[in-house]
Amino acid sequence: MSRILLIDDDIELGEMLAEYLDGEGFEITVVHNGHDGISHALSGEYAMALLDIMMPGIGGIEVLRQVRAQSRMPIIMLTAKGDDVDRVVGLELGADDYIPKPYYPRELVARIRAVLRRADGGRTSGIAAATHISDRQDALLERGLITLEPARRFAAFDGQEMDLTVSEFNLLETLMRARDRALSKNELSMTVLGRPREVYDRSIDVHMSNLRQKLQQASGDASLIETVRGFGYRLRQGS
Amino acid sequence: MSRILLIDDDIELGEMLAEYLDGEGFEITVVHNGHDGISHALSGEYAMALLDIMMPGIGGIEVLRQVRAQSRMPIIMLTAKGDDVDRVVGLELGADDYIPKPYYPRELVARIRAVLRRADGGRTSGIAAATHISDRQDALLERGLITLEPARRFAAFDGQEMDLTVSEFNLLETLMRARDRALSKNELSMTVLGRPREVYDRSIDVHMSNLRQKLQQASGDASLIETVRGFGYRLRQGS
DNA sequence: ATCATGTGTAAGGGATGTGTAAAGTTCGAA
DNA sequence: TTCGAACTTTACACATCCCTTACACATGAT
Repeated sequence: MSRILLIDDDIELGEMLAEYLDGEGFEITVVHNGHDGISHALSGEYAMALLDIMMPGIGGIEVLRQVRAQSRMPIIMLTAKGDDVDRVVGLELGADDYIPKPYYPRELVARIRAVLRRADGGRTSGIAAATHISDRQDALLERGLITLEPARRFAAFDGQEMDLTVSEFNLLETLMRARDRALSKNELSMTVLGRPREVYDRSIDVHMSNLRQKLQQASGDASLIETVRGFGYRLRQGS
Repeated sequence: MSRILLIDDDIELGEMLAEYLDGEGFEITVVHNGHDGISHALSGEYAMALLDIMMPGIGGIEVLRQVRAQSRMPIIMLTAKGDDVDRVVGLELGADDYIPKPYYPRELVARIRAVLRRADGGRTSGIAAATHISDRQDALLERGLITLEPARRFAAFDGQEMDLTVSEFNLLETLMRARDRALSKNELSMTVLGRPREVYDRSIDVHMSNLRQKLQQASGDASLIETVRGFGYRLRQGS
């Protein structure tokens, strides 16, 4: 599978992301500063790089410049909120895409796939690939009577549309993709909220509670989502 | 690899573009005025041409006319933001595509590939050509009562022409090409404005607001474009 | 039974997202 | 140079969400 280089000084976030991407079938290497980033990127061992713009020392833009001087490898820039970035510089230097933080890992994966597909020989027209956040396989998710169309951000139970918030939607999508595998709260926080779970963080619990209520309202069934005490949650195997 | 002729008076931009396209595997020659553009284009040495509309001296439209008098080579027009598009009816003279500046380089690459593929004689392999979303060959786009003719930059609702700005047109075109898929603001910013969305960037919202007003004025229906909170927008499934 | 820890969830207020008018800016045209 | 259209930015009202807190209840260990 594709080897990916992640250049980001946020160690905790980097690990989380690496873990998640690993689960998606990518092989991730993380480095935490621009200098290592450049040398790794130019080693030729990676199919592409994810590059944080804001880093102490050699910043992302400078890394991009130096890598581009010798390589056309695909690079996706990660930009944190509040970054004051000269976007044009990034574009001119040939970044392949930009993703604003906090990003939802699903979207990140979709973009990675799009970039890799494009780099693969350009058989597919680029802008279309980039425009398509979701792959064909993502067009429709079904578990039991629950239907999700991530591309449309549409959710329904037995044909009846459910009005979900972003977090609830992401939560349900993540649970459905995991099928009947249990997900830890930490994993859910990373995937759903785009951040690691903190110490007395009850956010996932609260979102889960709200999602359960909406699900029950639509389905009448209160037990679609099971609690795994001391760990997390799991979607009951549909039908 | 394909030899491409770039006709653009902006020297700096031309160099940057040439470099980028070179990295994408194209061989680029740049000329900076219409006169040279015509003679190079007619030399028969290029697979296609990128032609800036706004140039001092012999303008892009005139170049297009003169080249078309003797050649059917593929030509993509580059137009600066704010160009009065009504005067660009010269597209009917046979330009193969139209790309607004500032454009995202990879979008340009995608369109170049699309045009070349088409010019190839349709003996293209596999997936691509016909079905692809970003192929600008569609003379006509229809969703419900909305009609778009990208080549002419013409938009109408139920036969009644709508007067849209470049951004509004691009926005509507992008939404229509996505069918009922939801598009994130970031995606829209890249496709419509040619740049990543910045932190407190409300441009897309404002253009969307304006577009909605014009759409409602023409249709009476305020709900053609749906907001997907925390994500972006989507066109309501047409009839 | 008691305690420590985990979970469900209501509620409040701060944070964030959205719509849109209006002011500011840019840039080509006259 | 001035003018004007289109675009961007700012501002503010309003809607909605989400995080935190708080507390009741559940669970498991001792």
